[in-house]
Amino acid sequence: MKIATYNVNGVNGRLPVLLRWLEESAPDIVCLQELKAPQEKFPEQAIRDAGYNVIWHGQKSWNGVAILARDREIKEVRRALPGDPEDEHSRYIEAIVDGIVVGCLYLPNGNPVPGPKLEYKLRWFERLTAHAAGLLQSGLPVVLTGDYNVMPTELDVYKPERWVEDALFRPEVRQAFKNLVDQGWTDALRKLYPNEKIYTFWDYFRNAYGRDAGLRIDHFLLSPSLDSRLAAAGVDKHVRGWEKTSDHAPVWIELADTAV
DNA sequence: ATGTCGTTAATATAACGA
Repeated sequence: MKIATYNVNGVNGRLPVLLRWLEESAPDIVCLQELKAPQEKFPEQAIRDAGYNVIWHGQKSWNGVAILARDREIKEVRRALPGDPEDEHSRYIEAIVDGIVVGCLYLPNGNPVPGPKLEYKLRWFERLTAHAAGLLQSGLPVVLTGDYNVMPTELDVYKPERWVEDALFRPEVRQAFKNLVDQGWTDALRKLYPNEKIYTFWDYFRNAYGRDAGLRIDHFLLSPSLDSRLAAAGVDKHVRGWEKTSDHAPVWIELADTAV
């Protein structure tokens, strides 16, 4: 089974690119982030016509997350992280698909720093970490995937020294990611490629893609039972080179039916 | 500091967030 995550940066403006990629890569389950569309403006029919069931949590202008599944039922579990009823951002949606708990997340960016946006990011991280602990304790197979807006290590940044003060790479943010992973999650891409330069995002500025000035900020965290089924993983980097493309590339994993 | 997008206010550009 192939599971993918893709920050589309505007689901309606990106629809031709999204449909082209869905047809080309044919993932079974897809997590989308940055829909940038209100609930009623999500292109549901186009997604269904492409062969996918879908649930989504929209928001006008910003954020927004969705889970797609081909030939599989999507049983929604929740559409927000617990822990802050005041939080109006559409950044998390969770469902059970094929017996797997799929958490689709769009972690706050946190810039500029210092300031309230970094504080919100760190609070959101704490809520995610608390929720993730419960998911691990459930013993169910769980994948937590999406745009984490964190480069976990220097290997994940084209020029680390330039990013030390940025909210995507500040020490406390990297530590928050490490605290989460250290609960017992597997960073799927890094497990299969421990020493490779892997990027999932290239800024629109300064020909970043052409220079391969990228960042690895979209991640797959796997619970132990899924870790044992991890067969392959990758980034559909070429999609970042298409016309009218997102600043992120799709990332995917392949799970075997049983432990590998 | 700069650069470029998508979105939304409004119907032309400029803001905001990333």
